[in-house]
Amino acid sequence: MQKKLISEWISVGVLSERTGVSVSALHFYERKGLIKSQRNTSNHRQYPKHVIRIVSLIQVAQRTGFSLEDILLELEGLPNRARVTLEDWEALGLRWQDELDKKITQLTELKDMMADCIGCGCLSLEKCRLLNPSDTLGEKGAGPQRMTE
Amino acid sequence: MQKKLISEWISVGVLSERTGVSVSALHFYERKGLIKSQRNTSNHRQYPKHVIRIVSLIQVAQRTGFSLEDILLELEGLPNRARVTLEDWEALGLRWQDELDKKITQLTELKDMMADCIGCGCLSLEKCRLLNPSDTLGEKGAGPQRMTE
DNA sequence: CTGCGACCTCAACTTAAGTTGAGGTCAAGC
DNA sequence: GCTTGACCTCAACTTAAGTTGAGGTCGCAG
Repeated sequence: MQKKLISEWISVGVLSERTGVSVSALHFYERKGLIKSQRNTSNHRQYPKHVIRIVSLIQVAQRTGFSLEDILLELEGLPNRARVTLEDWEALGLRWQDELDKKITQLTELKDMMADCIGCGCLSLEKCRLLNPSDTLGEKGAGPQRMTE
Repeated sequence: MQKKLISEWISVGVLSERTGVSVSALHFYERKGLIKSQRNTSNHRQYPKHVIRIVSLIQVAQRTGFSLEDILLELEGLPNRARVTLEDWEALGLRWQDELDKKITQLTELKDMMADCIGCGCLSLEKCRLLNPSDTLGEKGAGPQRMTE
């Protein structure tokens, strides 16, 4: 293995500048295990340049709605995190597109339901689909279940 | 404790049961000013029945992505919160549909960008649309932005 | 030598939307 | 008269994704 040249490494300030992510957030990502660094003799973090791409992946994933925890799992699934290949990127992209599709579908359904409901005042009725989303929308917590008035 | 005389009023437990919202959340909503109650002689909360509808409105609004703060503003805008009319409901519904439309558009754009990017590996490039969403997507604060030193 | 700027650590704070728990009251049922 | 269940208050805790601030180190320029 060839030893990497100095120019392969960048400081946290440069990483921040290149990615648009604040230094404190980068520290935070590192604490969470999303990125890794080495230290130089002054105890300053040194990142291999490919970390720019990882941070960029994180940004995109966050925008599609993934939590950092999700993203960590994705990253851990990469065969070689040091070299994110075109295939890796494609696979992630497709997974994320799926996720986006789901979200879009959910919102569209919600909107359609709202259209059904507008004007009928059914908000007060037991059978309103908006108020009894049961299986169509798997929103996390305790949704309304019953509406008798 | 519940007198027939005032069948218009319901306890917090009943409100919770009817809406599927936990008692603690209902207390919370009340602290936030989203709903209001009277107290009986035992200092128990009593809600007029129409509060069921308000709580339902809150649920739907939350599912379309509004924060409680937003919702409070909407509710304060109602001419008479004690009687949410068909017109009120229509107006809210249309506003919420707009909001949903915006969200759907944003997600769709993001997905299209991702389609453009998949396979080109441009994630590593400075000019990638995904990484520089600037004006196309107005995500709240999380997107990459230039931090000029 | 002094100052500056980039970096370091660690702890505490932030926001949203609640939840959890301790300790207390009240009315009803047995 | 005691227990039970529904309710009360208030404070502290939770999660996510960081931010902010205090206090400290390092190395280079003047």
